[in-house]
Amino acid sequence: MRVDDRVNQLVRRPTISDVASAAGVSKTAVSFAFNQPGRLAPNTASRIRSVADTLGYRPHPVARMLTQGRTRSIGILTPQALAIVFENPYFGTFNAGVAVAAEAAGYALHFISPLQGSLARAVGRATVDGVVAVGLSADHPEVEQIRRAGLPMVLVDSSALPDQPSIEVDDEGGARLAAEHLVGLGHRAFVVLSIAPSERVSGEDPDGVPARRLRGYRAALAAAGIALPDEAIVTSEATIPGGAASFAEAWDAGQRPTAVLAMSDATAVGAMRAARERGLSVPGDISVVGFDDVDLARFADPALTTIHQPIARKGEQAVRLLIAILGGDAAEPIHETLATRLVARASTGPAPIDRRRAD
Amino acid sequence: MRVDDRVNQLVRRPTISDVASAAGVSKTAVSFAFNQPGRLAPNTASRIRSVADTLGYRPHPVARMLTQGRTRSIGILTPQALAIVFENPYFGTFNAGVAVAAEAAGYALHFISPLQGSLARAVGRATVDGVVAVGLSADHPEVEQIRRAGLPMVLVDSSALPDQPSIEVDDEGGARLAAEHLVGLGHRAFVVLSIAPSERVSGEDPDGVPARRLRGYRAALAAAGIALPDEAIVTSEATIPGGAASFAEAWDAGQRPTAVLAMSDATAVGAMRAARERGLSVPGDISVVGFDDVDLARFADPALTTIHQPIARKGEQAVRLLIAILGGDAAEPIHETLATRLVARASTGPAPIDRRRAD
DNA sequence: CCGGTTTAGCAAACCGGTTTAGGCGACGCT
DNA sequence: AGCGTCGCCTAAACCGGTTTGCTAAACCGG
Repeated sequence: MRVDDRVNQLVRRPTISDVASAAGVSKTAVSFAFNQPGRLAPNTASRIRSVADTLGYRPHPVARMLTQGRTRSIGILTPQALAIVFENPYFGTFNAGVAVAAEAAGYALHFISPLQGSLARAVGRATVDGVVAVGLSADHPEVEQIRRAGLPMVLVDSSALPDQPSIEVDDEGGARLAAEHLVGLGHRAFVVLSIAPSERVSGEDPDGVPARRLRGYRAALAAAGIALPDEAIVTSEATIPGGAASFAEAWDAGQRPTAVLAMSDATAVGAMRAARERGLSVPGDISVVGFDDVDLARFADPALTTIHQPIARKGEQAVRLLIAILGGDAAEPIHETLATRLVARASTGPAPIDRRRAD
Repeated sequence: MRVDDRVNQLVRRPTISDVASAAGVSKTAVSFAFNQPGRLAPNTASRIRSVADTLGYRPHPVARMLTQGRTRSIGILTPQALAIVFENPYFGTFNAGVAVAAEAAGYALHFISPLQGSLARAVGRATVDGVVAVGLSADHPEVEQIRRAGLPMVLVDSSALPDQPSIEVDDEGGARLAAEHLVGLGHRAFVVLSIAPSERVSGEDPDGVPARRLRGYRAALAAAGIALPDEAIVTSEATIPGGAASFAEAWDAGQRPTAVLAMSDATAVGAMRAARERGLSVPGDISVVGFDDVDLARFADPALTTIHQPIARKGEQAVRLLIAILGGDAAEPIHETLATRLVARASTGPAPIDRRRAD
């Protein structure tokens, strides 16, 4: 008997009923003491509080969620494994923006990623009031699942759906700026380093981020009368080694660009490294433009010319929009597109004169 | 009437009772259909399932948590704001390790950080089965709060408590290696760049990570008969600008070290930058050793000699230990200390001969 | 001393599931 | 025919809170 008591005392956390009976009041009174102290006589309230305190009582958050019908936390949904997300500086900055907005509004953060291979299962388990989905293409069935579950969702870096709120960045315009910058420096021979997540097969999503950036490159080049043959487009995952491999592949296949358009800063840095290994100087022989403007771009050597996008602000805005929707504001689906801009640093310069002949 | 119905249909998600009555069975049957289909006749089970499907029914995760008494998610607790955590590459790698172990065990991830300034409140709200606390010193009252709440917890990078499971790294040993490396290269004049989180005042925690590293430095220097005066220890936050400022402070105060012992890679890189700005060459005039071995160290120019610690593995181990505890294994509090090692790269070299005289 | 208004606190319903303890009819066996 | 067993399903209790009436006592003015 006594042993059981002790075990229970150690193992079971006190419930509201325990506090109620210990204080000689009803559960209601205890609840009031915490949530609407005004409805109790002042000394009753404080007595209940002190009893609760000595018992070590904390209202059970799950029970609370159930009755209140909300969790006060929001989910970040990514199709990649979380390990990849956390290691990636781009997501680091994005998540920082998310965190700022969430903390300001008093929401906790919950990460939803494929659980045992199934995003669907993970979504089903998630106790969140709403979701910010990152990098989800329209063909992901989860989008439909979440909508049917009635979970408010804001899409980011995804193929936009007309009736789904989203925060985007002007990828196409940014890409155009990058290409125009190089064209303006006299470059005529290009290689494009495209990116694709390693896990997904459908790199063909016509509305995905890579497709939009490619359209921008193409538009600027076409305007200058420059052709971009298929073999000048090489795809890898968005990492430094990936970029190095892509550049190597193009170069070793005999292509002789004077400029590289990279869809991410990481691939750009990888390309610079591979170029240097082949005895080329950046920007003397080859100019490189990245995309995103993560920290890496500033610290690279030479500092990387790149397209800046407001990564953290994108996260912030997405959360703000989501919270507005949760609050019942924002009746219409809202789409917002943030601007991009060129940041010229040291990795781009004039096209070498007679580069081809000197070869 | 009809309007109300429609509104409900849109707004209210179907509950288990809705499914039950639609399928003409009891709630129990519906529950069984999802959780223990074997207890139902095969065609009953599939009929219920299809009814549930057309209704768009998903078991409510919060209700489930309440009855099952567990959330299947674990919390990462940090005293810093999440924005800082996510931007920091160290945490990025750590979290990646955490994510690997959590995903493997089918646990979701929940981040707990001061909510409206109060870590206590955030902990109270958190629906998690257990917590991995990072960089919490013993004087944080939250440690006690969590223990009283009966929430299993594993401490990481914290001042170890004897009865609390923890995963540590051999900070002192690593620091000793760093100092011995420099001593072995002939250095006799040192500056130590210590680190302290900007928010916390109590940089005095005698068991905190900085204190442990300082002990290691001191031990190695003392063994070589080298004094480390107080003014040779400068503190900043663990960022590149912080390190640059620290080095500048020491140098401009007239100190003329030939070697810098930095407690983080970021401060080390900052110091290298500040040194170069003063016309010093690294490692020609000044050698620099960092700590942690984050990606930055490899990519810095010159590549940074540093103390490697298994950051991601620390996260993985912490989660594994936590999950073992949740599973009822691991009766005794467990402490684990992972090894550190020196990674010699290009930022360290022999002490300059007659450096002082040439000045 | 009475009727009306506060005030303080309670019982019970509810949130949306899971789980225990049976109930009921069909079947097999003797 | 009687009885035990099994297969299939259900009623009701439960998880730990919040919230909605409602009641009984205290208070108040006339």
